[in-house]
Amino acid sequence: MRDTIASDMAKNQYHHGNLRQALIEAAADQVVEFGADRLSLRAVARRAGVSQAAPYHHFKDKEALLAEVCRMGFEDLRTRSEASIVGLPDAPAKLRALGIEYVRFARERNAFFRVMFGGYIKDKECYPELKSSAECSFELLTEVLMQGQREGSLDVNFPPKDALVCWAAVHGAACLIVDGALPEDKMEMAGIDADSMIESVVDRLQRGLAPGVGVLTS
Amino acid sequence: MRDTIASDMAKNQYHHGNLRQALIEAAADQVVEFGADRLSLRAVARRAGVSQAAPYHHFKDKEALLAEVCRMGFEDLRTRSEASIVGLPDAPAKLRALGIEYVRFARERNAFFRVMFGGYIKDKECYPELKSSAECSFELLTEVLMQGQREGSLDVNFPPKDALVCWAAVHGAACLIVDGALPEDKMEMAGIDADSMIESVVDRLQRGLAPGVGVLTS
DNA sequence: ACCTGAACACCGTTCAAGT
DNA sequence: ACCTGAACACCGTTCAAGT
Repeated sequence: MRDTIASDMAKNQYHHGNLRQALIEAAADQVVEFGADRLSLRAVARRAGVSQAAPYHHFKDKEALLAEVCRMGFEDLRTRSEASIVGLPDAPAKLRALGIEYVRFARERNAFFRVMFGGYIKDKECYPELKSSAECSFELLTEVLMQGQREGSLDVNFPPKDALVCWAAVHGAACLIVDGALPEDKMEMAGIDADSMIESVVDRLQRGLAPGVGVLTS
Repeated sequence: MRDTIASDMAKNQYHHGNLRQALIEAAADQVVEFGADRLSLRAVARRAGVSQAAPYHHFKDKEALLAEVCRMGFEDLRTRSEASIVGLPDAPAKLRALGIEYVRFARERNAFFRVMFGGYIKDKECYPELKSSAECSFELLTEVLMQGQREGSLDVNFPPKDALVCWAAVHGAACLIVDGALPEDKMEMAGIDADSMIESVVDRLQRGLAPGVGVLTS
């Protein structure tokens, strides 16, 4: 009951109570539409129907607002990651699914991915909620590796370290694809597209983590 | 002789002949000092001792100037990459050296690495010289994989595709490290630092590319 | 050919003043 | 407590005008 009343109030008055959330959503819209590099706090305020100074009553500065958009991205990634592995039989299958899903996320939610990893947040320590959101996906990956260790389906020495290796491989593929850093003309000539690239990355990663191979000492 | 005269002229008159190069160097200094995200074209012009409008006689816009800084970075990367593999005996050793050097470059020349891969250049097709500089390092990597294929020291199916896999793994590690995306507190607890991380990435990569393992079909 | 000064349309951020 | 208007110190870019 009181929730309903509060909601009704919120609907009618942007300027009382829910402006903080309205600003975050306006910023997210702006980021999707124009990119984080063109995000303007004044434009966000305009979109929310308040003065240019209003956001400063809810966020320390532009970066603090962007940190919230960033957090939305990490929560979306965690949700997608969890959904991608339900029902899969073993750790190698889950590892593959997480890798494919990570790149899919980067490509589909391009703008968010850039906010999350584009260096817009200088010191994540300043935003504890962001930090814990960001760590969820990494913990999920670590758990999958631990499962592989138990099952004997993956050669895992030290789960946190091997999780970093997996993350790096897949993150690199995602970055190169979304930044347009790949030599597209050559790839086209060679018959390689982004999908076949990420398949190869995941294949090699599984191979590098497959049990039953001696340690190399090159 | 005429070269000497031209050089002397250039030294005495910023505003005739070499302003273009002076602006590129001023921009590079600015990027190293404050970061590409804070680069201001007006500040670059001030540093070069010319008016705010002067750069527009040499560069279409801010992005075109940044593209030249970017190119400097790719050329430095190529030089370092080539130097890192001279005298090494086989392809696996070269692959390792290239990987370690890539991350070293990203960390030492942090500011340049960000310009190169931070999405500052929207369409690299607009800057052909940049594009060919950027492809040199990738071609070097492809050649190493071809050598491994000939030697039988690496299991390479298709060099361009496997080169993308290697690049992705190492690039991901570099990005995560320089963006400060790693959960540093947890890493410290687990006794993992950036150096041991990149070692693991390269080890797993070599393992994924080692000959004599059956194909997984998970 | 190359450079400047002034102008336009923006920014992020602060702060006294309002309700 | 929350918001505003005005101000400050910046931007990128354009363009007529100068040499």
